Amino acid sequence: MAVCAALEDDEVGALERIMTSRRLGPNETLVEEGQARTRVFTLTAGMLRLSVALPDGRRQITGFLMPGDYLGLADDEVHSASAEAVEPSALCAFPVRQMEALTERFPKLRDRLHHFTRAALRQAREHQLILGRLAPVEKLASFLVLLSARTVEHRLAPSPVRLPMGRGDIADYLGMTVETVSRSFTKLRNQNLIAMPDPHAIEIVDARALKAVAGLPDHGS
Amino acid sequence: MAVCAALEDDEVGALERIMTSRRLGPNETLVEEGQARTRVFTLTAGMLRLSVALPDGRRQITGFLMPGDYLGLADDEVHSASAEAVEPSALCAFPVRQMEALTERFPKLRDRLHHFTRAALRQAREHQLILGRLAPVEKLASFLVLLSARTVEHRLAPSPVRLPMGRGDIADYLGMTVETVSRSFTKLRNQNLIAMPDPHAIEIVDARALKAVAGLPDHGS
DNA sequence: CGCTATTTTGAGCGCCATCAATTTGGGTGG
DNA sequence: CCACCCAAATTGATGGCGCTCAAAATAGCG
Repeated sequence: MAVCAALEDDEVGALERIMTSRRLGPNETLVEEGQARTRVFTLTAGMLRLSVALPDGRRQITGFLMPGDYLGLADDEVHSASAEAVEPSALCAFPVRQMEALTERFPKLRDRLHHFTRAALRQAREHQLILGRLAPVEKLASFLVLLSARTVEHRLAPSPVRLPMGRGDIADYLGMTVETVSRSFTKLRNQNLIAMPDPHAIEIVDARALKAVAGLPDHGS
Repeated sequence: MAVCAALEDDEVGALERIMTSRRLGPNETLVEEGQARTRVFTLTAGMLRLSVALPDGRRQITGFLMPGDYLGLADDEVHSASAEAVEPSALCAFPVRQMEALTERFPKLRDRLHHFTRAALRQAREHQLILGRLAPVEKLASFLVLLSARTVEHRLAPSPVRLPMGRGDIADYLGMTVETVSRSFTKLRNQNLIAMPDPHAIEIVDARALKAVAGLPDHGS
């Protein structure tokens, strides 16, 4: 039972029965903003980006999903964000109808969903702080610190931190331009806070100093 | 039963029994970031601001609460944001312990809470877009449009839109400075999109044009 | 009616977005 | 395996916009 993570005890069987799996290639779209929400998903491998867009094409990435994360926590009838694969990904799909039925039978399942929704809301609020009040280098430092923290939470190889997403994605996540993202990377590297074997791998050289630059209050540990 | 809004049918009685009420003066603090979460609240009158702060004093306001809104949707054990009164306010308080007990007995109550949490998450994501990708005038226009929409949702007098919060609060909500907020107000006024009888009352003169400036995709109506 | 806090307006500068060029990397076919 | 090609990332130069500092005007309040 490694294929679909984040499930537990008795409801596993019931879930397995209604579950289908899905694979996505790089940059493939899973759901589009505004589409009817017919299924919910759990990511089992890879990484997704959630984004909302303006009519003129500007885009804000609201979050990245890592294995074990749920998709569609925020939504009722329609998807409020688009979801695309950053890299080759795999996920489990559950029809919302049947999911709701299971949710009735297994209160624990519902509790867990609610719990994840609250966690997502807290994460979104922290992101608001980053977007609204941090300077570019601070934003990037926060991003690396938080991503690194999530990497260990998800029991993935901690160092170097993998950055599957491109600079454009990071820019749209942090509310800046690609050029500024790149320049901020260079600054952190020149201060020897990080090392960059290649653009998609970051070694955190001085974690304490990086957190200091990030300026975020550390939530635990 | 007008004192505590947003409640329904059979659980009203049970809720009333565990409920206590509380009043706040302007700028009075209700909960502080990091405090243990012992009670949940519903706002019945006035307005609250939710905020998170950086060690160096910078502040991001994550949202404003209007009558009928819940406080503490995002939190488990501790409050992840501070809550202060913008203007004189009144609210109902429920001990979390007893609230959880009621939540067991009345699934509908739990559903409604979960529903509000999802709505808050969607709102936070829209706020992320505003913070990350809009220019100052666009931010302010969005703010006015959304506030106006919420004012009618909450069945309050629609025009002029009341702005109980000061310019500093708006700045910390939109991720800009007081000066830029003020200049943006002036720009909107000079283009005759709004009128400002006084700093805390805005008349939307040209709603369509204001929405165009806001640049947000309209979610319905 | 005078005081203080808030808001608005003003001047100047620094930083980030923009535009542009260069370098690097990844992927494909020879 | 290497050469080539295109996309992605970095670096460079410039200008505009929003932040900072400062002053004036307005509002709110006793």
